[in-house]
Amino acid sequence: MQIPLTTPVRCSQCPIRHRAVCAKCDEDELALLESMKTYRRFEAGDTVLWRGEELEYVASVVEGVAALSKTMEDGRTQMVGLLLPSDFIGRPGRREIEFDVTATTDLTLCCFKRAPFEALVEETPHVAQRLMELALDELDAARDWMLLLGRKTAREKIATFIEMLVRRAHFDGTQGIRQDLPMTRDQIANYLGLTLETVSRQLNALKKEGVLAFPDRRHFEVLDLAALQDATGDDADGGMIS
Amino acid sequence: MQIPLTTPVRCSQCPIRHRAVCAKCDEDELALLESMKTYRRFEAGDTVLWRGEELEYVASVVEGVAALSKTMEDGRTQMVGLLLPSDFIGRPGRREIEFDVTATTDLTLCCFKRAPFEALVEETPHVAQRLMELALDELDAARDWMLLLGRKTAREKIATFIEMLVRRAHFDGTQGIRQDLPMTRDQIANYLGLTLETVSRQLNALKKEGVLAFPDRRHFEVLDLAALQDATGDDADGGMIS
DNA sequence: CGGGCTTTTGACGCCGCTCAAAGATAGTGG
DNA sequence: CCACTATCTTTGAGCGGCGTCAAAAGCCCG
Repeated sequence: MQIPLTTPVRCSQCPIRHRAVCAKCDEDELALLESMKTYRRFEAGDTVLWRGEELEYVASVVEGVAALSKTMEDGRTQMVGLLLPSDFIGRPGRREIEFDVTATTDLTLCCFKRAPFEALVEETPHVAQRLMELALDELDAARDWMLLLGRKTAREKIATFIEMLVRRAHFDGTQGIRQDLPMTRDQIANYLGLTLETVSRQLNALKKEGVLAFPDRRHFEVLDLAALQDATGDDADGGMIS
Repeated sequence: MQIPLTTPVRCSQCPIRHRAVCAKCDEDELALLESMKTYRRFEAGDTVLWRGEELEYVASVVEGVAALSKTMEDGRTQMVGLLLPSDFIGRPGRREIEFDVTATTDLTLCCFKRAPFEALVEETPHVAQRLMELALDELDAARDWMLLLGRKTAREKIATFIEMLVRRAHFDGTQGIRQDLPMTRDQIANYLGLTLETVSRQLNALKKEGVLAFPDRRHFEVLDLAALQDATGDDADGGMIS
């Protein structure tokens, strides 16, 4: 299941150096983290952690995408978080988590043993502060997501999802650029509170309208960004006064 | 309905002393907070803060219930947080919030000016730690809520909501006890991602089945707790091994 | 080329939304 | 104390979006 450890890059050259839990650390603090860390790799589809399992490690996502999801007895599943590079897994003061963590793409984690990391958090306010910022950012994201799940139509959900991918890939405003679609239709459905059939139908509707194109199942292009943003149901200019 | 507090009580006798942002503070820290705080009262229905408004204060809920909600251009509204006594409004490092805060019942807040409070957070790790715990608890609640919004049926949503009220009122296991229903049907609908008609129909269905009773519109009794928990769709015993 | 996946497409039905109107309830002023 | 009004709630009828079920089509990798 788990692929052999790869060798950690040096923190100072880490791609998530300026955004992860270590973002505010000075040289000394970084050296401490450096000595504690190990890398772990997972393949797309692997389960990283099971709900209720005791947390041995906490970790930052270095590369790839991980999903947090909850499942009901009868199998209904809802994703409750999407972790991208620099996002953090685990929380100080809790021995376990109440959702599953799975790799949706190939995934590299920068892991710290939980106990020593928690001790470190107590002593280095820079880490604690950053951890708090990350938690609050996730809370903001969760709230946007709740609006989507509770009130948006299938079409709006899909458009919002695609637009988020575009925005997060930092391709703002660019059109016609081939982009990564890091999940299967089924995973997208579990992300958006839909069925995979509805996801497929809505994506193809946007394709038929000339808004999106799909070079293959794992990539897409935005042909008409304005139409896409229109379809999200969100305020067009993000609340700016026009 | 309770008579809201108008003049601040002493921190040492505060009803939320052991759960709010000040929970971990020692005597000295408490004295500092005591000197900074002012109370504010709102009536049911009042708006406490508008989305985008600059935050002058941060605050703890002392008494009553406040709701965080997001509204789309066409009027669709979704609650994204429910604040009960000891919950915190505002976040360090942000000048504004991106949802409305309204009082769903009469409400008493313990307010701190934002700038001095933020300075305090920097210096007193006890406050920062507690703030973090509160944020992470809210994140957990938001994730449960996302499962509800994305995957549960109307009946399950209603049952989950009522069961949550029962649990939070610390009436575990007791049946037939008159309890407060702190929101209108319309607010419940916005909480659960439903329409008010569906809320009404589902509540009356549970009444017809003898699961609930409604002495008046602002109160309810649980007549059959087992049936209620059955209807939530959640694992009956909370994941315990039986 | 064949087997196992993911995705697409179609037919159909139901849950929850919409629209509409009547029924409670509470608050207000005469 | 009783209209009168505003607000909240209930109830009904009808419809449509999305889920369900089913099957075919496309894609990947041996």
